Amino acid sequence: MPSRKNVQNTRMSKQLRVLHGALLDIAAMMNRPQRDELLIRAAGIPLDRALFPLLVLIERFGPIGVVDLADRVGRDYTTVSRQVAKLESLGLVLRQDNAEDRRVREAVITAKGKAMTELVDGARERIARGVFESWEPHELDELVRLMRKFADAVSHDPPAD
Amino acid sequence: MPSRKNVQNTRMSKQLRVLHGALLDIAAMMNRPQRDELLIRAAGIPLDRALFPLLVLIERFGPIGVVDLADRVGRDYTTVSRQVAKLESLGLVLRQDNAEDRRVREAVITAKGKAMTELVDGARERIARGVFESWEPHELDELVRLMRKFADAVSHDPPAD
DNA sequence: GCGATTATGTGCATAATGCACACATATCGG
DNA sequence: CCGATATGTGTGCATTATGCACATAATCGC
Repeated sequence: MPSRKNVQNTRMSKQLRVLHGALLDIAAMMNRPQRDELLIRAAGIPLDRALFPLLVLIERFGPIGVVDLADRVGRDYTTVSRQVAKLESLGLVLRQDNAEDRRVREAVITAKGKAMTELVDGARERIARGVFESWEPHELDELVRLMRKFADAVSHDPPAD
Repeated sequence: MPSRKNVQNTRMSKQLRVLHGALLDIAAMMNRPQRDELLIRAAGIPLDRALFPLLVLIERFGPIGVVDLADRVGRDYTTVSRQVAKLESLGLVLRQDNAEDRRVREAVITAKGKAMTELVDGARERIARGVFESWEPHELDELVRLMRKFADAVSHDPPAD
């Protein structure tokens, strides 16, 4: 007779695997070039590769320093520093000093950069609306609440191992 | 007096933005090299860059062809074809023909490859457990259900524009 | 105050990438 | 059935992205 705790662990393992699969599916949706992103590319602005995800993050979380950005994308910070410099040269972000730590060079989105992220945000929002408009309103409320709760928890973990 | 529909649209826009932020935070957690992934790297197997995310996807969704994989990671399929060839040369995946379509070369994980993904799966599971063990059980049930529902919906969309 | 740590940036060699092209197979439509 | 078209995979090539080694400056903690 398996102990109660083992049964619960097995059940949670299954749930985590399902959740992981869902996260991968949603990530795939976000990795696909949206139609408007294709327009950006066709306009000759080389943002499709490493630069665009950074621009999205700067819009969402800026002003943000190089090390924080690098941590988010899982890249070496020197790489990210170079990419932010490129974004600046394209006029899509500005870099400013941080008042509290004179070493930090924070990236903040420009109006031009935001116009770009809004193209893709708009496309993604249309997809999401198409999904959620057929949901019960409390279902979306609950998904948003629980996802924010999960994200808050994993964003503040210092693994104490 | 704003129409009822506009109010609802504004409310959903806010919710989608919160959900997007949560997804980005969770993606950041998944992008961070986990300790066990660091061990893999230290073992001299060059999997940290483009190869490891592919290995994870092959374990989860394999057998899977090059075009499907490329679609998921948002990369050119020729790039992914080369990377899968590398994973095969490392003994982490096998490539096999597809019975239904003789053009397709499906990648499937090997025991060696799976041992690697399990290192990182284990580390991520520990993080997730640390979060969810303090949640009410029905909250995790609901999160898993709603995320799977969302992922199912976005995975089957043909944008009919 | 001072050594250790942290944030950013540069040089360099290597790895990843997408485009052009090719071949083989599958599908479509007359 | 068969030619035209579409799709899946792979190779060559030039360009771009990347991490490591190293450097400078700022901050932290004893």
